[in-house]
Amino acid sequence: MSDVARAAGVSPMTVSYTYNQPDRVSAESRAKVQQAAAVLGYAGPDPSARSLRYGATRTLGVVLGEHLTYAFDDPQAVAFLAGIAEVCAERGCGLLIVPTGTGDDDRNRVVAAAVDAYVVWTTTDDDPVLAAACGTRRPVVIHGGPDRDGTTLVGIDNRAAARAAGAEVFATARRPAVLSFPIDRNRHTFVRCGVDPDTVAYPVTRDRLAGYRDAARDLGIDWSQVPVGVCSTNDMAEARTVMRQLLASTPRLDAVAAMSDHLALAALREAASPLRVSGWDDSDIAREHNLTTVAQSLREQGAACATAAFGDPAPDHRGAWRLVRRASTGG
Amino acid sequence: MSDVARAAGVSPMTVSYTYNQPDRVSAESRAKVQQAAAVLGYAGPDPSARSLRYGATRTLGVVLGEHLTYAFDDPQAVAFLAGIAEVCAERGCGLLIVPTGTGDDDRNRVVAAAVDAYVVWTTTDDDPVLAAACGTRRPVVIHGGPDRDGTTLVGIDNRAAARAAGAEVFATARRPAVLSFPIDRNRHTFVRCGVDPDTVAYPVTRDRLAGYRDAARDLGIDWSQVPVGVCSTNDMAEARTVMRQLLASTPRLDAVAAMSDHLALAALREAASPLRVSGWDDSDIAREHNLTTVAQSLREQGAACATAAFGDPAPDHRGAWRLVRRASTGG
DNA sequence: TCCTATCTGTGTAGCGTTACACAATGCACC
DNA sequence: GGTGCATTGTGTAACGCTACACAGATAGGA
Repeated sequence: MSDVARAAGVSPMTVSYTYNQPDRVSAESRAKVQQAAAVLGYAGPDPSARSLRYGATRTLGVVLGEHLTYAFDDPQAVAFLAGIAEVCAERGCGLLIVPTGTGDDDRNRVVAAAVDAYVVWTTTDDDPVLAAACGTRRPVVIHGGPDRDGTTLVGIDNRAAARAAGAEVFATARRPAVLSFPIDRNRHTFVRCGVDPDTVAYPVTRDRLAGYRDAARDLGIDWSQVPVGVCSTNDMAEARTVMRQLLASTPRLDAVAAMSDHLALAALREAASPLRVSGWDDSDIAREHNLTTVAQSLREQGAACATAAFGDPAPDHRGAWRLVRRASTGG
Repeated sequence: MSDVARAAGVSPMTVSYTYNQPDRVSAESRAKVQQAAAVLGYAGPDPSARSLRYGATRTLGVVLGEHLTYAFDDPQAVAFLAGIAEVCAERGCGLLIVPTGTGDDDRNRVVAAAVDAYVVWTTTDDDPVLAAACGTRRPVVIHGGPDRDGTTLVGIDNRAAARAAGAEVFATARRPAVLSFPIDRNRHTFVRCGVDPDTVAYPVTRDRLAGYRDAARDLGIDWSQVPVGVCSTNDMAEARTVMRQLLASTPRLDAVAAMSDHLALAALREAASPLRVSGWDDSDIAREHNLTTVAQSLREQGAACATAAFGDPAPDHRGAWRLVRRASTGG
């Protein structure tokens, strides 16, 4: 910058003002500075220096969970990210995706990223990355929990929504089952009866499972007899395998509460006999295949997270879900 | 940091070394520093200051085109982004999405973003954002062109691929048509015959259109009689509308070369009589509906772009496509 | 005993920028 | 001609960090 100032025959401050408060300098000086900058190939103030001086980076950090791969393969995570991106675009702020899931370095990366605040996508209570984000003394907004001091929570009331969906799908069922997202950080795939929600590491999954259990109990169904098929990702191919295991262990399965529309469709496709099915998210898939589902907008929730991270009041999304009844639960 | 140094009774340099080269300081000093940092709530070196000093940000910038919304709604753009993210994760670098599409400010944002290099997602030749990115003197890698001095290109040979797809889908056709992505920056939706590829602003779309024209000519079809339906986004709902317009203007339409599987499926759904259809990308949709399609991996291309942006040699993707023949073209 | 090598801690200087206070100028007004 | 005000340019100081060169201490070898 000082080179430009010298070449233009003005002081560095004049150059700085030329870029930041053009009205502060005369048209003459401005022209001189612009010409000198063009000649020297100076593209404008250095971003790092500027944010050092300014004390803020005008950038929002996003942590997408243990493995970036899972996040980008999950349309819901993408929708969430889109919502964040929208808010960032409105405000002219950058959106920095912090790469995690590659090892012990994750924490350092979270600490060393040049961001003003963090939005954390659904993760486990004990995720070290989460601890690192909170430890940086930057504002942290967590989607779907867990609850921590100094962080803001955004998300729907998954337990209530799951209870409503469960009531619908289990209503006439004699052999109900659940198709679930992972319950531990290793993303084990398995089928087991009566999984205790309290042992689930992911808050969102925990709440949904608790909600399904509530619904089962409301209907007098013995939860300890309800098989839960756990999938490692929100992926149809794997879900069908898990569904086959469910069918093998529970021959006359007649209802499946699934934690996503993808999983629900996988269940339908594997089912031989008629099956009541509910999904989650009200995606295109649900509409196309007439799935009963819990409608929510991850995009709006992403936007709310971003807004909250910027320190502005965000709408409360706890009640922002709706049970959409369709043919997959009889109507 | 100097506060921590004072509290720990050491020099600032010792604190710095504690974080950056822990082996450089004695275990004793390290412990003192860590304790002082914990007490004072110091989370580690400030990222902005560090990158100012270091001269690099260890962050890759991504420009996704005019409107972020379009990008996140397009699964192919998301796959591309996922590929970039993967490479960033491997290298421990951040991935900064620069928000554009909000007005004149776009250029400033691109210039003012704290990144070491840029990857630009398919855009028009004359996109001012592209010019801004190139003007920052940072390495720029462009997906799908256009060609500019000092930038690297990554992408398949769209023209050759379109020619192959066109040869397949137009083979027995008497009334062929094309379903295209936008051809101008305003993303106008319309139907017109014999669109001249040279007038198309998006290089990828231009090449594909030219390839379809090549194929038509090879088969002795008069290009000026071939209607092209232009959709503003990669969205099925709108594509069906455009397809209806095509059918209205060309009653006995019997072949559609579409620039994506979504568009191809939209064409199939609207068609009353048998229709030869080809798509693009070999997505789940194509597999499910047995669509002939041009297979390519946007994810790999994203990874290649990121690798190239970091200054490393990236594989040549020009030939990384394959025509997948399925039932939608009779075989 | 002296010389060298290793280990650990410290000071300096500068990365590129901008907030702030101040100086110089011109102009209008009484 | 002096006063007040707006306009425009400049210097200083700091934002927080680390590469580098150096200093003191300790140990080992000749």
